[in-house]
Amino acid sequence: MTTAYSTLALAEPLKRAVAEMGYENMTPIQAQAIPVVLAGQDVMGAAQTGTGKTAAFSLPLLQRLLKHENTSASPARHPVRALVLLPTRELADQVAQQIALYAKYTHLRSAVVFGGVDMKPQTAELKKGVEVLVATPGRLLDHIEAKNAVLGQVEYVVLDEADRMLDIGFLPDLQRILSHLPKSRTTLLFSATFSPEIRRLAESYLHQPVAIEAARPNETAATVEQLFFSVDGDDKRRAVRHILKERDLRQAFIFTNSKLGCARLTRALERDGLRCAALHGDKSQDERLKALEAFKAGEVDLLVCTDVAARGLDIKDVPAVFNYDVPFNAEDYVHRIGRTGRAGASGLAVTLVAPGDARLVAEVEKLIKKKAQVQPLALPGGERREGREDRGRRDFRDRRDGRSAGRSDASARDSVYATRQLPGQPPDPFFDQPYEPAAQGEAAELPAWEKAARSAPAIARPGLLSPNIKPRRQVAALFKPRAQEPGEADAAPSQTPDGQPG
DNA sequence: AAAAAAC
Repeated sequence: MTTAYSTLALAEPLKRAVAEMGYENMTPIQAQAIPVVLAGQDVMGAAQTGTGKTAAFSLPLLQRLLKHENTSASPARHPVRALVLLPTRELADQVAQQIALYAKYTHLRSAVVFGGVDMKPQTAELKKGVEVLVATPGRLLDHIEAKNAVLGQVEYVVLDEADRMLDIGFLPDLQRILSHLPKSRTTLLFSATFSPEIRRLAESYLHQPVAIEAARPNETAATVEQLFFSVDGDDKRRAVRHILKERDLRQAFIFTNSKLGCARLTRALERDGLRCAALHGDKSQDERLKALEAFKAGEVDLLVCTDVAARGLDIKDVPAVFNYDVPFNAEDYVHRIGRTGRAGASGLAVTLVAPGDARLVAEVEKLIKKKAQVQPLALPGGERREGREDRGRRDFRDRRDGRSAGRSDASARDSVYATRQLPGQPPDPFFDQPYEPAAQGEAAELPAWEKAARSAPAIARPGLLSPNIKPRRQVAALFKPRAQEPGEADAAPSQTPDGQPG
């Protein structure tokens, strides 16, 4: 397969823009998708951002817009002919900037609309007329209702991060938008992950799609080292600091499962003296933008964020991603760790597994078809003297838990460390079950996702509608301690935290 | 168990 851009039948202005950006050879997703889109076919593509996905659809799309004049009689001189939809504002901004660069030497206009910012400038852009419109769903609907955007002549729709666009939260908005578009159109759909349900739903929006798999769906990059540490909830922050130091990490994304958790962790890490910024959906758009810019500029080292930042954000050289919380959706694990190890670079993904998280880890394993080696993490300073801040925190916990504050006997924390450091604990039958991956039996001949797609019942939300619960014994077996290595005596495998319920 | 996307 030829992979040089020069072999493509692209118009001169597009070739010029590509050359100017220093691109010579196509990435796998580009080599596969560009000819298909040029031929006007629908596409269902499995790919992450950072693999050149945006160029893979925008270059051929711009080419088609250049070569095939819109012949329908329209009063608008610049009707919207291509619509690109994304699930977050930052992503819309990022993709729009890229498309603007590719279209730089053409007469085609592009614009981006998303919420959280003033509508007026967007309205002005739309009134001038744009051929390519990049948008998030909510704000686009606003513009449709205000008659700022007329979508009756859209020829191409791109659903990027399609798994999210088609999930239960977005689907109604998406359906409303699609109802404003012509039935005959080309639809391109991309995502790094596809559940069988989303896959089926996606196919219902496509006409004889060509499947493009530059990467296996739901697969994590081979260049990302994935580590799982079992850590007590109270130790998570120290664990992050420890790993940052031990691995000499310059920068990292730190994902939390909630906005509140994100805000709190940010403040706590700042108190620890680390430079960080928070990015979550309760921040103003201005703050979100500033957080991202500060991280890109290296003014902060840690971007503490919710899953708003999980998908598609293309930031160069992020050396590590921490899952401070194990994500609720296994798909989000794949997206989150896709922020590191991009474009062939090496990356590190660290997931902190708290006592109650075994089932979530099992879901991740099933999706990525890899076994998580959950290891205990030996934190230094278990016997260190309690500082003033620790004392304050312990007092707080004591009050919260109904103990009288200020007691100075060996705290629950210290006894946890003591438990860890006792070698030769008797084996715990509960934790010593051999682990067997759930999907192993059917993984052999067909790719598991394909098999699952064929056999799964046509139910939108299996988690809600079917019992999807594994025997506790099997899941907990993930915590089987790793074999102790020589010289590791003080990092003995963690057993249950000393009678803590979990 | 939550997040995201419009005011």
